[in-house]
Amino acid sequence: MLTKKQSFYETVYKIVQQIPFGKVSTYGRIAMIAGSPRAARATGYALAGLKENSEKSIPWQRVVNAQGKISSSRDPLRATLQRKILEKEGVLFDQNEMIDLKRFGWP
DNA sequence: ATCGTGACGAACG
DNA sequence: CCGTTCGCCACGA
Repeated sequence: MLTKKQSFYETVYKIVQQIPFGKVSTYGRIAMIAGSPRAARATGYALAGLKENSEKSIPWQRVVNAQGKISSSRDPLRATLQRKILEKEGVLFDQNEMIDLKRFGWP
């Protein structure tokens, strides 16, 4: 069948689900895998509307910006939660609240 | 089709 | 080195 071309969002969700435990990825990286290297913003937008129910199936918390830092823009609470979960997964933050992508980055 | 928006990224000064 | 500006793309109205 033809190819029901799934939305860019669906592709993003699929990719995020593939991030293994204890690892993180970046918006730009996901966008590139999704087929649009320049759609980093759109990637973030795709994860912005996730409901708590979806959080259980989509590890949105494992997605950070290219600097290895958390970027939850509108909901600082989300950012705090995100960091907490990542730390629980073994992801280390430096004094600048930054993650070493060389070590925890995926792929 | 056009406009505005947004959990980004890279370039500039 | 730091803060700021511009450009990118996808989506909904």
